[in-house]
Amino acid sequence: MRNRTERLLVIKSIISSQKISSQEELLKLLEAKNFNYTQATLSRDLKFLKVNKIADPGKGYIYKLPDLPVTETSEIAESHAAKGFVSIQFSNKLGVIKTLPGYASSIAMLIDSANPFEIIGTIAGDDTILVIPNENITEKDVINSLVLIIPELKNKLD
Amino acid sequence: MRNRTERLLVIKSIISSQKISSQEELLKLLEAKNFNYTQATLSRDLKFLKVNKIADPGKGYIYKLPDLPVTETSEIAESHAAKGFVSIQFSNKLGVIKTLPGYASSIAMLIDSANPFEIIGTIAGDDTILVIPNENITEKDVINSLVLIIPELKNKLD
DNA sequence: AGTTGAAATGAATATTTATTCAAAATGAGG
DNA sequence: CCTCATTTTGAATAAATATTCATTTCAACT
Repeated sequence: MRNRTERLLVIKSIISSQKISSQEELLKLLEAKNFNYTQATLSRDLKFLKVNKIADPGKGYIYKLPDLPVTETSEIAESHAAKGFVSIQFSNKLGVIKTLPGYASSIAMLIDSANPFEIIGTIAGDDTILVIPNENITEKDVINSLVLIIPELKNKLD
Repeated sequence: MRNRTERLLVIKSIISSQKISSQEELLKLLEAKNFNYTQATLSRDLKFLKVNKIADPGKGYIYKLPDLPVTETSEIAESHAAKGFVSIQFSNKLGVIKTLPGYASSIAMLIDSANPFEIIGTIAGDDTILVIPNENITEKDVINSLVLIIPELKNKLD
């Protein structure tokens, strides 16, 4: 029985890594990890995360994380972002991303458009982005979320 | 009371043009257009179309057509496709797209990756794509479907 | 610590959606 | 125009999910 934020993160990770076809099923997996909640709560969590159920050949229906918005998520935008990304540091719960000159606003836009719940918003200058994480979100969570948005960052970040 | 294929097309068009939040609601709209079916059938249709329900600020939940796969749907790929597209003609239920030299296979891949139910598959040469429509799909349906995949085609096609 | 307002949660329930099972409809050969 | 096989459908029901309403938890102030 831990807290909501942690639970949301675990739900995201479970859904992205395996095929889940009902809330009951997910509930049991959460129990296995010592999250004891009810279906009602799970229903609200999935709504919050904008998770959706979709037909799947084989499993009938499975849950799926929301797709990143198509417009700004092209491979081009991503590799542009990956190229311009220099580093990220944290201080006082805030993240500071350094980019190559001129890259900050496009990278920030990419992050904003993905709208991960881990990040409330960003503010970009020319080569610096301030990342404002949600409450109770750790540095690790922020980084995981960024890697989801810009997969190519994986190399630069571990 | 008309046929399944027609019904599927209407469902797609309704869902893409307005916010629907339950099958009952959609059922009524279909009735208004003289499609008299039951919720059971609708449930199967939505599964077939891979339509999914997702949280929506305001309406609670709404139905949503599946997103086009992200990888090949970048603006770049689309405008590349739009640029290379020359024309489409139909003969014996088959569509033949003419493209600029070399464009056929990338355009065909874009269509295949969107996987619209209106089109069973494509075969591409260098500057020609054979488009094999599903049964009972009209030329108009194929074209609508192509425009959904490559919005910029709208100009070239009407 | 005590108070207050907001957020999170569970139990029960309402609502919605999927499936089962039998019946029609459709289509391909004879 | 008859089979026979397949597909589509509806009615009823099962299963899954969302919401209501009351309660608890939590954080921010006294």
